[in-house]
Amino acid sequence: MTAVAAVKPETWTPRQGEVLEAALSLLVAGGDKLTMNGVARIAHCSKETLYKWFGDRDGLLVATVQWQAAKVGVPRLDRAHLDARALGRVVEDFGRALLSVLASENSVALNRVAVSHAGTTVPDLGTIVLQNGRLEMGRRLKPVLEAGRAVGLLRFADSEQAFRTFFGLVVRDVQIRLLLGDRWRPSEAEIDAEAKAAAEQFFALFGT
Amino acid sequence: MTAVAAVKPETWTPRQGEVLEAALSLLVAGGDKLTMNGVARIAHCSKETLYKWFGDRDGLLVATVQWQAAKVGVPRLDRAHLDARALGRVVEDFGRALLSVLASENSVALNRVAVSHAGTTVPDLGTIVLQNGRLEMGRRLKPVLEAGRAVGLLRFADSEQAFRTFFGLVVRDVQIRLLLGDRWRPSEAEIDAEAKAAAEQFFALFGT
DNA sequence: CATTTGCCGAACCGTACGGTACGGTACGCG
DNA sequence: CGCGTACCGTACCGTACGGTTCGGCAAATG
Repeated sequence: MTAVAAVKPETWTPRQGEVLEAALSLLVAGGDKLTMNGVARIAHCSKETLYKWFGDRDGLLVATVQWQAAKVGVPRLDRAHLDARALGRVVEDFGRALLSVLASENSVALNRVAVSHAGTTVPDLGTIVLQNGRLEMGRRLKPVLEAGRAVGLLRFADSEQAFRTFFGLVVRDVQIRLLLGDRWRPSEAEIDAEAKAAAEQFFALFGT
Repeated sequence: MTAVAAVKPETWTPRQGEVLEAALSLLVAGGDKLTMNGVARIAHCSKETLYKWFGDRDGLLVATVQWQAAKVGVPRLDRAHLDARALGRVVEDFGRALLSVLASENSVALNRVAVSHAGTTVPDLGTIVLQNGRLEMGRRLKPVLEAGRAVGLLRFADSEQAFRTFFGLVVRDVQIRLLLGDRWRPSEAEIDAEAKAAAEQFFALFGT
């Protein structure tokens, strides 16, 4: 197993948070808009301060990505009494939260810059996003699936494979289309419907 | 419906093909490696020629993307006698081909640059890749699914939704992980197994 | 008050890269 | 042969941006 890049807590002051928020807004406005001059301008700080705080442009990028990653709340997974109804709710809620995050502007912008970065040298951001995104999701849901299996509500051989299938059922083509700039965003209602359908299909495949 | 960006046939001479191949190799080597100087150097041509043929850097990028897109062969879909066995084979083969393409180095590099491009102004490459990738796949498979429904082998309300679910079952997290630079590539055997599993699950959900 | 610290704003530097210009060569054609 | 065309190789230009430096200011510190 590759050494899990420990996600630095890296706590920032409120003022630094403002700067990171400014960087994030530039990232959302357009990946190529995030220049040191640009951030300094809209954050009303000097470039010297940026370099003092974040080292270099990559450092600022990494900090921005972690700043946003720290904001996404992963759904609370209550492992108390697991009956079929409770498990269904948890899985469905999880899918809904996942879809909501992936379809958000911030997430799309973040994943865009991470994908771009992964295509170059310095394979940094891709790993970070992968750890805080897809892999973290797996770490959260898999215990629930295994608990469901333990009480006989689910049947599968490998929880990793089961989770990957659930991921596919939920995300389908949404993320790649958004990353490629398809002008289309799922509405709240659509996200809800898709999460419901995905949960239903998941139980059709793995339920007992 | 958005005007379907007509994919220009845009036929190139063999020499121009060599240049595009060189550009493609640079793209695979690293998205930021594709510079006009770089292409001119390894393609043994002058920058003046590049600008004459392709206009500017974006033109070269677009031509390279279309050049690669034109090379991916979509699986032949034989709509003759549709019994359950034949339909199963077609769907499974389609999934296998889709996974193979998405996991290939060229496709990953191409989607990376398209995603990067989609994050900027000039939303060009993203649209092209979307049209030749995800959307073209749907256009190919949906008639088959509908034929399967017509003869009573499949049951679904909307072929677009059915295809999107199939897409999710096949691709799962493979594409996003590769785009984010996860060091992991599915082997031939894994692709085969995943395609088989996806087809099986698809029929479990939509078969009669 | 003097000094240090932290930050702002702006000027500045070096470089990489997109784009252009120019000299040189090979080849087809009247 | 003379001319045009197409191309190569290279030098060159302009600019944008990452990164550094510096003067100034305000607040904390002693």
